[in-house]
This record gives sequence, C-alpha cells and structure tokens, in this order.
Amino acid sequence: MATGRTHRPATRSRGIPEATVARLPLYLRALTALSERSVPTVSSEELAAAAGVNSAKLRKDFSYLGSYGTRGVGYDVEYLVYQISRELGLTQDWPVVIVGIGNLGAALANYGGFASRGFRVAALIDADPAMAGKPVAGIPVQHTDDLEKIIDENGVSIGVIATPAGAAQPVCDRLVAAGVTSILNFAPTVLSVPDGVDVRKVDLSIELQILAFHEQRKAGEEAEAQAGAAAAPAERGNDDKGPDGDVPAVMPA
Amino acid sequence: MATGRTHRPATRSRGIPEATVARLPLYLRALTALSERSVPTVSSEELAAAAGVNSAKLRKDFSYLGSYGTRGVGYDVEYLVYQISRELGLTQDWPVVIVGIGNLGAALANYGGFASRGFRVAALIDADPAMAGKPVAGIPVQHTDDLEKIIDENGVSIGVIATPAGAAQPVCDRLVAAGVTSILNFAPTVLSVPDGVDVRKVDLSIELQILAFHEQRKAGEEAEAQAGAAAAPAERGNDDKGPDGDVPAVMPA
DNA sequence: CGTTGTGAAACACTTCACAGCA
DNA sequence: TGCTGTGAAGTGTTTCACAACG
Repeated sequence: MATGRTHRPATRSRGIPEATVARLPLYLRALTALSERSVPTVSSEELAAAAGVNSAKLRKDFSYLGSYGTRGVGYDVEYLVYQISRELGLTQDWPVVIVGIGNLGAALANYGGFASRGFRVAALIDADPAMAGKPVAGIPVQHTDDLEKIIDENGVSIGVIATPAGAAQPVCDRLVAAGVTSILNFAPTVLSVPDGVDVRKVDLSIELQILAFHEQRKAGEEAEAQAGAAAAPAERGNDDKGPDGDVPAVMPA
Repeated sequence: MATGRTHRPATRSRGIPEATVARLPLYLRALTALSERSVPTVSSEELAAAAGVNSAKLRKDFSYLGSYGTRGVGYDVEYLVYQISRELGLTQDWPVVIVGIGNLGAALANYGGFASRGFRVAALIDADPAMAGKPVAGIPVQHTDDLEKIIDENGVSIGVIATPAGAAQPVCDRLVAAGVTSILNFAPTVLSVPDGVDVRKVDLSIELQILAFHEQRKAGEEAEAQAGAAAAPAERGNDDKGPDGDVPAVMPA
C-alpha cells in the first residue's frame, strides 16, 4: 500500500472500516469495466476475481454498505456502481489543485483517472515564474503567489502536493490556511497538519524498498534451498513470502 | 497489495511483520536526514516524531530487527541506518527497468529518490518507435522488442510498469517470463502473476477517492452538527454488540 | 535517573463456514 | 439450487505499561 494516515480515524466513518474504504475504489473500477461491457449482474466470486481480492472479503465489505445483493443471483452492476460512488462521495464534483508542476505534477495533470471519477483539476500552481501561463494538460499554470485566491475562488478542499521535499511543508501550511482539508502528498517528507486535516502520502521510493526487501528474501531462500534444506514448499500459496531464510542478522536474545 | 502471508508456526523464524517492513523506509528516511545533520544518537520519541509514527510502535518495530538501542540513551544513528539498509536489502545494487515512458514514466526516471537508495534505472522501455533513442533523464529509451534482452543482460529483477492500463498485463507477462520477480505497477489494472512474483501497486486515483470519502464525511458532519438533526437513514441491520458501536464524533444536539 | 525492549491486552482485519433467502 | 450476508474463529497489528538496564 502506498499510504498513510496522519492521525486517528476520528469518527470511524459510518462504521465502515478503513480497510474496506480503501478497497471500494478497486471494486468500483472493476464494476465500471463490467458496466462498460453491459454486464447486468455479477457474483461476489466473479467481482472479487476482477478486483483481485477474495470473495469472502468482498461480501463482508459490501455488508458494511448495506444489503445490495440478491441471494442466488449476485449484485446488480449499475446499482452497485451507484451505491459505491455515492459512498465514496464521487457523485459530486471535487475541484483539486496540484502544486508543483514538475515531471510528476505534469503527469498528474494529464492523468485521465481523475477526471473520470469526479475530480476536476481546478488549477495548477508552481513557484517558478517562468512556468506561469504555460499550459500543462490544457490548463495554464499559475504562480504560487495566488495560491490562496485560487483555493478560495474555486472552493477547493483537496490539494495535491508534488513539489520537492523542501517546499512541501510550507505549501501544505498555506493550503491548510486557505481552507484545504485533504492533502495527497507526493513529496518524500512527513507533513504536519492540524487535526481535522487528512493527509495521504504516496512515496515512490518506499514502494520500491518494500519490493527490494522481499526480493532479497527470495534470493536468500533460493540459496538456502540449494544448500540442501528440505523446507516444505507451501502448497496453495496465494502470494506468499516464505518465512525465514536469509542470513541471520542478529539473534534477538 | 502484494503482501505475503506466512502460514506455518514460524516459532523461531525471524519473520518481520509486513506492517513493520512497510515502515522501515520511513525510519530510514528520517535517520538519513539526522545523519546528514551529523546527529549522533536519537531517542525513540524523537525518531518517531520525525517519521510520523508513535514511539511505542517504533520500538516494537525495531525489536523485530534486534536490540540496537541503548537504554537511557537511544539509538546510534549511523548504526541504525546501516542495519535498516541491510535489512531492506539496500546495501546492494538493484537494477530496475521502467516500461512505459509517458509523463509518469519520465517522472519516475527523473525521480532522485531511487538512485539515492540503491536503485539504478538500468533501462527505459517504450512501445513507441518514435521514442527509441530519445534520452529521458539521460537514459536513451529502448523499444519494447528488446525487453527480454535488456532484462537478461542487466540482470534485472525489479520492473516498474507505467504503461496505459491496456498494455500492463502483456508487459507484465513478458517481464515475468524474462525473469523479473518484483513489479511495481502504476497502471490502473489488476495484474495476475504466478506464485513467487511480488506485485505492489500505486493507483493515484484510488488515493484521491479515499480522501474524497473522508472529505465527504467531514462535510456531512458539519452540516449535521449545524442542523442539529438526528442521524441518517441507516438502512441496515447491524446490531451486534460489536466493538464500541458507533462513535460519538457528532454531538447530536 | 531516562529510555529501551517486550509481555500482555486491546483492537482491527480476514477468513471460515453455514444459515437463510431468492 | 446457488449465492448472499454474517456470526464466530483466527490472524495480524497497535497500544499499554512497566521491568530491565546502561
């Protein structure tokens, strides 16, 4: 996962577990694909496969939303798309600003997945005066000086930070002061925000580091297996990282 | 989510919990910053603050690695940097290929956070013949046709997919067939891979959708509080004397 | 002292397994 | 009959709280 929370869940939603919320977009994506293929209904088994989870989890997740299925049949695709969209708040329009229009900011501005889900890039903001006025993804870049005005005039409550690490906290502070209450942070730094403001982060290098950890472990296991260990190879592995392996670092006493 | 499961007692195995592994890069980043400021030691409290977690969790996490602290003093910064790096496998060089050199791929190629942590962009690959030979981030783009050869010659085991959704699975299949065993997927699609291959995904729009969910909830609470109205329809059974029932958060009346 | 390291308790999430309904 | 919805059991994670120790 690529993400983190800053402080308490505060209100534990309407009883919907955070883990479930995090999967709703996944279900929505799978359902949207089915909808485009005009599939009328889908079973928990099929939908789960399409979303990459197991069916018991999916049914449990849906049970938090309500009883939207029909026993013996499955779920109505269109209806479920609507219910999940509503639950996620995607039936309304969310104006978003992206701050920091470098490579990543530009990629985000161009990313089609936003517009198609109720997110509208209301403005692009960058500190470089040379960028001002230059269109990126068809939207003219504006200067940081006008940040507060832009937030205010567009009623923006969600901000995306794609600046260098050093600029992230000051930008964050200004966004929050201007009324933004949700922030998606791509800068590799910990942001501190007041209570009531949500921060999620995406750190590209963290994901790679986690992969490297498992990759290293695989290599260790191979070597070990080769060395003659019997090591029962797990039947039925889903996605599985074997237990031990790897050179002993320190045996915790 | 590419997470593993360790069935089997694992009594003595030094299995580090997945949640802990996911935080190690965070600690490492904080420690690196301290190291650059030549701070010699740090307490769990200070380091936890810098990493954005609480100190008990941090100590517990470190306890899985070994006893690297000194009671009454704290942790030696340099030593801890080394231990965590080693644990994550960052003391070795990881050649990585990026497939799909659009906006996002280019952003990734330019991202400094990789190189600084043992990841080396060994090659950039794109299906567009017009891109071939064009340097991005100083690295010439190569054509998809040569994918297998590139993987093989560079001993690549980690691949990054930044292609459009439709191209992701075929690219994934080829990467895996060529020997890649860890994949970081930016395409908004579920990849299926054989056992033994790790996939982690980063979906930009999913993060925004999660924010929208919470944002909507905030707005709802506000309105509710203001209207002093009693709660929502709540069309679902949910009796169960479950954990803590519904959370206060909203002061009704 | 002050801070780590860690059992034990609390909590969160997942999976099982099957009753109940269309 | 086939599939949903869900208690209950199982597993993983966080937090508490304090003994151990430099």
